[in-house]
Amino acid sequence: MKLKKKDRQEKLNQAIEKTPFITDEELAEQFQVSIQTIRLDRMELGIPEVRKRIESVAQENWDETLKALPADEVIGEVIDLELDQSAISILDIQAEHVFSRNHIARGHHLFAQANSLCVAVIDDELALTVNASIQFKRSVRLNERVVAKAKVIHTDKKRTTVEVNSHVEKELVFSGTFEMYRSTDR
Amino acid sequence: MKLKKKDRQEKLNQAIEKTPFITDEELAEQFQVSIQTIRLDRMELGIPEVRKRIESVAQENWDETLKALPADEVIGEVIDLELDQSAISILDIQAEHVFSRNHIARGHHLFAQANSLCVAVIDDELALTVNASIQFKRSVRLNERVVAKAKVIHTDKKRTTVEVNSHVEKELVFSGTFEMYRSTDR
DNA sequence: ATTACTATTAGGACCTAGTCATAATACTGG
DNA sequence: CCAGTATTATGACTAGGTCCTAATAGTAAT
Repeated sequence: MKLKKKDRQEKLNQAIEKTPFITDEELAEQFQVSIQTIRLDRMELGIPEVRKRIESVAQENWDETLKALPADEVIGEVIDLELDQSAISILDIQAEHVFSRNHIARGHHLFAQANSLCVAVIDDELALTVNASIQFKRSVRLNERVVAKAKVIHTDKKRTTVEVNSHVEKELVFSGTFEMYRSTDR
Repeated sequence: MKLKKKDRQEKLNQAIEKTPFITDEELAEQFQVSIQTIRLDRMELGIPEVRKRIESVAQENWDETLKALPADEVIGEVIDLELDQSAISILDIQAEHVFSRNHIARGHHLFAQANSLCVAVIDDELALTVNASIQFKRSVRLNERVVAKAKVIHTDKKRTTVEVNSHVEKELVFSGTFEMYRSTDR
């Protein structure tokens, strides 16, 4: 038996969510109704036409690309930066950062946030990490917001030492000391 | 003076590369030629129409979304694994791993390779990194192949210590000691 | 200047995947 | 059976094209 309107609209929503590239014609075929019915459904559900849908998927990607290209950037979002002194970044833990088994953030993301913040805080074309000593104080879970604070604690001709402490709310979750190499002398 | 055909086509290519969402009409306006000229140019350069361009940007994004999901895996490719003893993985350094300025691999990728190998080598549902002490011995460059070898050096009830040394050819590039926490006792 | 060739522009028919509006038909519950 | 909802049909119009033909403009060589 054919689906009732409500059921069909629900499935329609899911189908488009799963495959935004599908045309009304294909949907009509799939649900065994006329194209016009599909269009009425889309109207009622406020779903735009296939080209608009494709465009927004593309647009998302494009924003990502622009974000990723200066991959020279920091992992997370820098919210404060004083060159050669201190810096703060935030990283929202999302699905791609966690183990699916237990929803705990994978350590290297916290490391990446801290390490890239060290690179950013140094006023130099080329700053590389030489040594690091780090502690994971407690595990970070999905949807938590990690605030990393980097502080330059020592600098000599070629090397800079940076301390990073990352918190979720008031709780320390990660701490590390990074010894960075600078290409140019101070 | 107006651009010659060749110059125009070159600029056209760049413009579309930069903004794939632009229509022929807008391009015609931008280059002060007719729409037909733009279309001839696209034909000659083999550039598809705006909708196709948008679709391929969207398609890329869609593939990426699917790719990002199996994040539970090890960073790099495991080529040898003896549970609770040792493991080896290789990571080919590609464009997305390096700073675009100097083509040197970003530290957190080497860390991620080593750290995830530590997680993999431990025969446990849930292994988390507690502490790590690491050294970047020399910088790794684009297209180099990093071989990471992990070796369990100590185990007690709750903790396992793993040593990782990563080489490019015969040269040590990274080394670290990871203290891992296991959820289940041995 | 005339010819030869390339480059540009114009026009019309057709395409896809729609929107929007109107109207006819089908189904379903009271 | 009738009312109200759901579905389908139809036609006019849109954007952003393709494909083909044809006219016009610009340039370089004889």
